[in-house]
Amino acid sequence: MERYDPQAIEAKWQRVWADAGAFHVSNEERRPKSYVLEMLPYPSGTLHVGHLLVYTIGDVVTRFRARIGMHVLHPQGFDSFGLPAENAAIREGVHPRASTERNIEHITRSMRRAGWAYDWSRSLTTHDPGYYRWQQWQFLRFLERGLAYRKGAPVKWCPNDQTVLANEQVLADGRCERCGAEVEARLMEQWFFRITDYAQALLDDLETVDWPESIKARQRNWIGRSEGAEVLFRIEELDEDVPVFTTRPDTLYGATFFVLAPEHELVERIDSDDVREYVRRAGAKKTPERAQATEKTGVFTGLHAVNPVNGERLPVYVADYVLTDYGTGAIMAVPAHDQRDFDFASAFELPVRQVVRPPDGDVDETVAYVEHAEGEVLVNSAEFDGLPASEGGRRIVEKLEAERRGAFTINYRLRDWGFSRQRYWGCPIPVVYCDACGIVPVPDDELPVVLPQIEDYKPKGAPPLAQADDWVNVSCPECGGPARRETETMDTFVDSSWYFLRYCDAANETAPFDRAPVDYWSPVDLYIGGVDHATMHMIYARFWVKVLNDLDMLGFREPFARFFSNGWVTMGEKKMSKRAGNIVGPDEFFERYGADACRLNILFLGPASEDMEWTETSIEGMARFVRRLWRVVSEVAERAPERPPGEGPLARKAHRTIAKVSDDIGRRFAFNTAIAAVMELVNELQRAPDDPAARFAAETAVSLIQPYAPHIAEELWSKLGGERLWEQPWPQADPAMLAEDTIEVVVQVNGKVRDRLHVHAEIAEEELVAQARASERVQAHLDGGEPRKTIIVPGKLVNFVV
RNA sequence: GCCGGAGUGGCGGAACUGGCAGACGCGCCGGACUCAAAAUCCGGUGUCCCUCGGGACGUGCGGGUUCGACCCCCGCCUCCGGCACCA
Repeated sequence: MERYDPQAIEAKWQRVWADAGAFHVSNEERRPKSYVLEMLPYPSGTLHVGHLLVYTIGDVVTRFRARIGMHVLHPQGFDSFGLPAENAAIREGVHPRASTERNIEHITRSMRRAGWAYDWSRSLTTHDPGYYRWQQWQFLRFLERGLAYRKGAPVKWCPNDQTVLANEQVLADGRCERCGAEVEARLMEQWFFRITDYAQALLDDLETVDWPESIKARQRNWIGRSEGAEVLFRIEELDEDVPVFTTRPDTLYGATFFVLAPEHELVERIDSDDVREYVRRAGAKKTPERAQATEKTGVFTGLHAVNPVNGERLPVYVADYVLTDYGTGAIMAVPAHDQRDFDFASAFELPVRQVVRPPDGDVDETVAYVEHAEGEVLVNSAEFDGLPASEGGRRIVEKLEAERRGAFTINYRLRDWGFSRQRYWGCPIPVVYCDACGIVPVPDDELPVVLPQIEDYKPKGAPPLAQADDWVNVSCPECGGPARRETETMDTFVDSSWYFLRYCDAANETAPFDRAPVDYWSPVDLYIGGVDHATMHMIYARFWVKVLNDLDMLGFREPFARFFSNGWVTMGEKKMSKRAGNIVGPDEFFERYGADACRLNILFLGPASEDMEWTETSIEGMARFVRRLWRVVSEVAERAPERPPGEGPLARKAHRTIAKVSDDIGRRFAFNTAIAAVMELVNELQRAPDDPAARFAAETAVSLIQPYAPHIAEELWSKLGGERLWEQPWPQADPAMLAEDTIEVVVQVNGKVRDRLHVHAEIAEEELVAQARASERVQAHLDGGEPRKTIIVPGKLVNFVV
């Protein structure tokens, strides 16, 4: 028998597939399609074990779906612009283009080495002008519609990466998603996409996609819808109506003071040294510091706000527990029913008035904070007394609405997407600034605005592109006068918001894509990637598609019909992620064990949606299985004569395995148990090499393992006399062969297993019960008595109740 | 605080729709082959008791429903993750 040589076999079949164009798909066919896509990698280093997981999942599904007759689009590309690639380049002292392109080359080699079935003819890199040209084109369409705009706003600044970040790129602990540095707040003029216009659609359409509940929940959290009312309070001394947002209009009669955020626009009109001093100190505090403050701080302004429901004059404070970027930056404070307001009232000795009481509770005359309770009713609220809180709140807002002092409203936590970056390595924003005309879009026929090659690209706070004088200075497309190009670049999440559309029509030179191929292939039927993009990429891409749909460029509202979120892969102590440096990659494992063993191992470690640890012993165990498969099947190929499989136990096992593996891959995405099922089949084959069904069992095992281990499968398939396994129809289980002719039936007494009977599958119930009762072990537990009741589950068990 | 998810052998995990708990693999123990080792193959491996027939217990904890519960219901505990001075 030939020795199993994974290196030679894998190279051989990769060549065969490439020569045959095995994974190339055309846009012309109109078979039932499937678009299988994994999140594209940042080429900031080499592949790690996490990539091995994501891309192998996609590959197994791709190869499986192709063999059940679907037309499968499975492309791959590189998210090559942006901080990860740029920071890696800076670390190595190489120009980002050079390092990025070198990494792409390396990763591409690794991907081919892994045997992943991609249609490379559709590949793209986001730093290619042929790609970002069309991104600039789309940006201009957004700009025309007012969906891209520039404004001064408080933004998140990463002092280490020297750039603005989107809210989504700031982690819960106030640190930079990329580098972990503590993020600062800055007031800057920036480019934004008006994603908040789509907040409700982004929420509603989550109902239409098949995603894990946890991912949907994260997006709902992030969008943060709350229903309530906006109410106008008049600040007498400034003669201004100030809106506040509240989710508890039922507590309006309980407002005893009023608070402005230190950054509120009216605060600078307050002529008070105390206020100015407080605002200065509050501004110096970092956001997490403000959030974790245990004591409430603030300062009285001397102003008064009039409560529109009862005309009461409430003292106005400035306090930093009120945030400028949520709601309106001003609140009515109801200390009896809001813990934070209560804390502030306690510190400043302000009155507390209960206006809602629990159904069975009293009004607390000692006035303290009152817990929210089910069924509570209004008190101390004039004509609304006695109403249930929810109805009372509604009636109060209706009254305010009639007086034009308030309205029902919905508030979202989601902020507009700040997408400009003060960095070099990104897509240039195609506008110029003209003294006479202001912001002027670059005309479509002058696209792409190519990112110039500059030597000093390191981040320094100001955009590096500003130094490229030749590039920056242009004439205004409108008036011809002197103008300057925009020197900020786009966030890399813009690049990844539409790449999956470009794959459908990757060679298009006259548009981002044509509608027909995009509508044929899309939406993505199965999208695979990590949870870490749940509130960044996955929200932006949904927004982008909705806008393009509104622009009539495509015919669907959601980019990813189904999402599979893969787990984290760790190796030893280290987390395999873009943040961990110097890790051992799959390349080395491919060399030692072959790609097939690696692909099998990563999916056998556990459910692909769960975190897992890659260990040396696990891959060695899998290498053992692969060698055994080779040996057992090779022996069958050499010795076992071709003959009909018959109906013996091995043939039946093979059919059951077909059913199991098809269901595990096709429906359950239970990749680990499908492998276990093939292992069982191989074990049985090994024990019965002379069974008439040996050849059939060997063929079946090879055919079923092909999506996971395509190289050894092709090689063994050809040893068994077949060819082009990747094109062979997926095996079909014969329903008649799924049932055993003799089955094991469990006999229980009072639900406890007392015996097992081997009986013919078609045994009559009476006969089965008789046999069960006759069992000595059962007799012993029946104590000679008659069963009170007998439960029969056909084909499974008999239970006597005594 | 709100939201989402998970708790099963020494380990990773399986049990899909309420019907044999622990598939498959790792590790470990014993054996075969070998001068020896590796590789490979065979057998064993939840815990406790045992007269070796078997018996009792066992899926985070406490209850419940059911002939029967890892699975459904109620109440807890622990862990992981998201959001959060969000009005």
